[in-house]
Amino acid sequence: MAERRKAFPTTEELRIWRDFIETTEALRSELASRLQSESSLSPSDYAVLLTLREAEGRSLRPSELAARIGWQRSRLSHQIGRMERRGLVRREECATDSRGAEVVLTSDGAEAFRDASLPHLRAVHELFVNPLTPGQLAAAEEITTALRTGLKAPRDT
Amino acid sequence: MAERRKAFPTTEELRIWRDFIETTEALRSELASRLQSESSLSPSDYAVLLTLREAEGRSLRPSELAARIGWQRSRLSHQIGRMERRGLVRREECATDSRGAEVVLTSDGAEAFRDASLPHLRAVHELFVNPLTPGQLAAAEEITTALRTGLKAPRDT
DNA sequence: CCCATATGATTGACGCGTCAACAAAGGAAG
DNA sequence: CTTCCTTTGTTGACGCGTCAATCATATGGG
Repeated sequence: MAERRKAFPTTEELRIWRDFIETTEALRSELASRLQSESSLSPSDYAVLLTLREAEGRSLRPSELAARIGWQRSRLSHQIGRMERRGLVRREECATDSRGAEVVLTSDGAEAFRDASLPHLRAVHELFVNPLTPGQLAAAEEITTALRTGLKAPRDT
Repeated sequence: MAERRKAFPTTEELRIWRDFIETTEALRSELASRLQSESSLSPSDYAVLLTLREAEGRSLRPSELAARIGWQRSRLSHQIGRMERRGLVRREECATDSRGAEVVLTSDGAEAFRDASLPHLRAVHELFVNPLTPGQLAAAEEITTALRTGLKAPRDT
């Protein structure tokens, strides 16, 4: 007689799930709020600036930028629009492909990133690294891996 | 000589952090997407319906509802507005306090919740409970607790 | 060369969340 | 009763994200 696969969480598992998701959510939100108040950047702004800063010539094609951050092009386009209005970034035409564009980091953008960087790292340390024991940190890594695997498999059952 | 407290994450810790936050984010987003496609409800809709369903008389004052879910009143107000337009919920005047209102679950709302419930639980099981070993699940709970403690303390150091 | 289609990028509509401002009513103190 | 403060709830503006539609340019097949 084959073992029947369980399909639903128990009450206990459900409680753990809710606590887990609410806590990570609160963590994200606290990080975002600190980043915002310390440097007027959103996490999305930060991700874009970070990626551009590490790119050849401090500029990238939108598609490439989106791919590196793991966003859809549409999301990036909106984001760049907002950042351009604030002068963090500039759009230029692409020489080799007339459809294309080039997103360039401005000096204001680079400066904003520099200012945000240390406070941001400090916050990560204070809110994530510090509260966890080394063992818990390692466990967090394992859990991440396991969950990612579960996400990649759009499996039935 | 007192030990100097570390202030910043190492490269390794930073990598774990990024993986962790990205994965939980992807998890949230996948859950939301399934809920949406299976029942046309957002996680926020679901939370409101769930809370109302368990409430005395299937209705609550907005403040109380917001408190139970852990939201700000403003957020709830917007949410209720959208849900009211879709007929999931109804606003009534409050008898005992003329400032106040009462949010009432409609039968459409109750039905939508019933339809969403099982698929949602199945998704939680498939994406969270199933990929983790029992030990990892327990570890997740510990980590949640530790992180929550870190969040509650707006401490220096 | 010409058409079909693929690719790069943007746009608009809409849901979601935060913040700050506000209106309206309750309640306590004089 | 009047004044002041609190509580309840809503609103508007704006950033953020997704989805579907759109447009222009590349590109490969005839």
